[in-house]
Amino acid sequence: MSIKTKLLHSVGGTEEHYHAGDCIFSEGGTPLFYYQIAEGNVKLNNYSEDGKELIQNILPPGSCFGESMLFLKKPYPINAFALTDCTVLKVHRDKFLALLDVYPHTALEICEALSEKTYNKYLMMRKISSKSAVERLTEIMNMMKEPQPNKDKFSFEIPHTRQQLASLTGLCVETAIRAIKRMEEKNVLKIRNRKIFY
DNA sequence: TCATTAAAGTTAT
DNA sequence: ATAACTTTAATGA
Repeated sequence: MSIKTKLLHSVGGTEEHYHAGDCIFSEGGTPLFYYQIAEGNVKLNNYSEDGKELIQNILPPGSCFGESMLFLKKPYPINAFALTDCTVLKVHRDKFLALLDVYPHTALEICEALSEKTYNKYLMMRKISSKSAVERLTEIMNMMKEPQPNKDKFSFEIPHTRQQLASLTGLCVETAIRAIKRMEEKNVLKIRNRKIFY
């Protein structure tokens, strides 16, 4: 899952605080740190020429990010923004790599986290590509609900705006809104004062 | 079927 | 107040 906070501090890790909307790192920059979310949500995204946002991932507390790029000598391919106010543990690349050297167990955990992310990425790719708006939205909602303990219908409140859902699926907001409405008519989700329950 | 544009209503800061 | 989000409608690829 995530590396113990104590361990990160013991190798010189620092706590960074970000406000909602703050940039943590940006596309093209040099990867120098391992990041792990203590509190809040972080999004990884790209912007296309015309300014349209593509959200690659929305990360909950406990997840790490930026780690995959530490093993490469390449610039960041994405931006990281604080979605909410958040606290992030940050460890310098060299310290982080040294840590993996000393603690094989931790190295394995990082591998597992990495594996899980690529696995989900592959799934997402396949499910999002070349399908109708309704299908795309159904698929991401399935993936969002999957780790949830309560599997009952309408038990899961989608914790994202329609804008975000659109950016996650590569749709424009209006299309996402209409698709969500159609899904409500087909009784696959419920809307209560603008909140989506799936 | 979906993107785009425009316009207006609603909610959050 | 102002910005961000949501919704509806018209138009065109």
